[in-house]
Amino acid sequence: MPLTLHNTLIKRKQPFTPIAPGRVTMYCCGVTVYDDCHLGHARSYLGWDVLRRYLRWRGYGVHYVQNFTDIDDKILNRAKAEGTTMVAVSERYIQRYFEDMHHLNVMDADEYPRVTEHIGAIHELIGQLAAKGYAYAAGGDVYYQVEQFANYGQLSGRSLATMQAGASGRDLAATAKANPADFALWKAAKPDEPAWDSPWGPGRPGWHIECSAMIRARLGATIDIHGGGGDLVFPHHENEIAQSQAANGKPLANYWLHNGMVTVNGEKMSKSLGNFTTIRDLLDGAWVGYPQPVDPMAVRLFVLQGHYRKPLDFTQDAIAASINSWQTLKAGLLFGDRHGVALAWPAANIQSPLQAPGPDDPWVERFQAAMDDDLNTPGALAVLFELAKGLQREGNRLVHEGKPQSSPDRLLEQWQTLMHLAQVLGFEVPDDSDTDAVSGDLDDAAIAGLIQQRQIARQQRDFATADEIRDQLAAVGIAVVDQPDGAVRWHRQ
RNA sequence: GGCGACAUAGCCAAGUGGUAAGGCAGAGGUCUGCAAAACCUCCAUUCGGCGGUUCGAAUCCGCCUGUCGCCUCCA
Repeated sequence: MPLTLHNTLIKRKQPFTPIAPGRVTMYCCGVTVYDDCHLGHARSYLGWDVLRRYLRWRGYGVHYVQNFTDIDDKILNRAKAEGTTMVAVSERYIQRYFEDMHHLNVMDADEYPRVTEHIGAIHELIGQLAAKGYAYAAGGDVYYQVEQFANYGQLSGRSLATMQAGASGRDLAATAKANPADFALWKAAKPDEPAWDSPWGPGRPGWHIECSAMIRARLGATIDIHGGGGDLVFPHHENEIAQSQAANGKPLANYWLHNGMVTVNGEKMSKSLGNFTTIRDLLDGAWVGYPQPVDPMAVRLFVLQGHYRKPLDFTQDAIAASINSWQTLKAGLLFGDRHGVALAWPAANIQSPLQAPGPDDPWVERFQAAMDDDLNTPGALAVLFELAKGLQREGNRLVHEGKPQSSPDRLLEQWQTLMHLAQVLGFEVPDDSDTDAVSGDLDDAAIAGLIQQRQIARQQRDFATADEIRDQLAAVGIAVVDQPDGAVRWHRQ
């Protein structure tokens, strides 16, 4: 069964076939770096991260490019407000973007082109558009003439006629545009703002031209996949298509993918509505809805438990549920580290679990069927949870009863499968997360001594003393398990 | 107003013609001196509403209701 992806261009799912067999070129619109990323950004980049990981797992070589928009009114405003420079602001938020994404285990793109590095490519593109009659200069600005582009509106499913009918509220007189739907390719310089020389006078690029120029410069005229938030379909992606296809005479992208919005109380999370929660606030415990640090993997789970094209409502309950769910998945992922030795697994398997299961493994088949269907991560996660739950249960049996039900070999197989598939979705447990036990100064002998004392107390029916010892052990992270046959087991929590 | 999505249990969520995955939460039970932990079991005769097609529909068609997104910066 082939991988199918929903293509906004045709508004339905379509089998994925790259231009060059085995290789995928992919571009996703990055952030404008004037502030910290919020959950809406996290959702988008987590989604593209999974797409990319999945393509790689499916055997494709993926070349992934994601831009930084480092010149923009908002960056300039921020710089002005802080009394600093545009470069200082954009550099800061680029750094913070990486910090946030690394916490969420989003893989780095292969390239991160910036607008300010592509002014020459932008000039070249605008020049070509002007030469072909798609662009005109007016008062130091250069505009794209949408009427010249026959397919304008194809991606977003709208026509110029209906757009003009709807654009009644705006002040059209104040612009030099020939048609209200025309958009700026180049904006004339304003006083005190960074500007670059150009054949049309000093100024800076318009909003959409950057992506067209950078895609062509880094990936070529036509790419396989172009991704972005659903709110970018119009006008941003529509305009990218108009620019690139007019200049190159070739399709810009064969597959257009768009993720759904993150909502808060049913409303889109956005800067302008002020209802956003930044990634770092959530991770740092600074979100009022859940005033404790949230494990980044729980955030990843929160995002991937919903399908990428549907709206994702951000609520306290949903985050809390994801935090709990992550505990289950985590227990499954840690199974080998916790119990591999007790099960006498070969040390090499415990240390390098990522050996690929066979393609006919039923777990893998189910996982792949879900993911092949337009990246159905909720369906794929069901497979991971069944594996994780089973392992968690067997781990508990081992701790509480001394042995599991399944054979060590079978458990090893399941653990390897879980580790393998989890990594395709980007779920990982940091190495040090299971070693922070707080068992204080007590060594095993001391613990055994205390448990012996408690047993004596219990036999004498001195339950006050027995409970006191149990509490004492619990305080340093030792759980005592009384067993039906009278024996006592203990373990570090 | 135009264009486009979505509506499944307390919450999140899959399922696109064959009789409701998975997770969280919850309930009961076993065990125990009591706990805790663990284990076992249960938890949508029903998929926003009303019609239609079909042997059969959450799944297809029509209408209605509700919610959201885009049309302005936006992941």
